[in-house]
Amino acid sequence: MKDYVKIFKALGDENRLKILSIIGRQEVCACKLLEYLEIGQPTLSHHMKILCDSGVVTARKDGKWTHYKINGDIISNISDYFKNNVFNKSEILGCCNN
Amino acid sequence: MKDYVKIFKALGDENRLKILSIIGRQEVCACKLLEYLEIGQPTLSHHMKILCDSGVVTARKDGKWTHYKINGDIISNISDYFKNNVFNKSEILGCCNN
DNA sequence: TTTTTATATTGACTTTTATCGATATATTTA
DNA sequence: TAAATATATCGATAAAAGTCAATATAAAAA
Repeated sequence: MKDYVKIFKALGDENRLKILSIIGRQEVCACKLLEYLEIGQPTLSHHMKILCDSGVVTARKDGKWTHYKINGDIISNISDYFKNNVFNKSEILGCCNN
Repeated sequence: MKDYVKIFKALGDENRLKILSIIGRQEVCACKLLEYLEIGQPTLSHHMKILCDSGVVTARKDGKWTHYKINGDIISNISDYFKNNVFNKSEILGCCNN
């Protein structure tokens, strides 16, 4: 579960959702992302670290550049998490007043 | 997009994911949730507010009780968000070194 | 080899968030 | 009506997270 806390935390930030929408299906380097965002370079680096550490994004170093792309399985992983850990129970808890 | 920042923030907390896994497909009151969690009553109330405000959970008052249930559309909403705002672009950004 | 470029790290600061004790509100029970 | 119960709100505190300027690292270009 803690992996998913990490994933949702990574997704729960306006700049990081913006970053994902810029990357889309492509592989994009940090300097390109910087052009589209209104944050400084260290801040972007910080956000990319969080996205990578959570597994939402993967990084590939190429010379002095780092290229990022979105983990394509992320949505189905989230969907599976809910299927397996939230919506899988048949247990009845009983009501409060009994 | 800000709605989804809110949703992901709401999901990005260990206690709140625990709450969702307790609720599952049922409708559960706060006092029942309290039995399964190691947090105080005001803290639970705070978490339920965040889950409700984000739309992840809905509340129904019934006398002195409040019953909560999970918004069943939440996963497909997230999935749609990614389809429409992340993976929908055909634009090519060009590489950094050009 | 010096300079430039791309990215990462550090340290400081500020804002946000999680938590709790105390208290308020509202409903039910005695 | 008084006491008990369920939940919400308030105020304080501590921890976490976002941001930036300065600096470090490492690769490419001059």
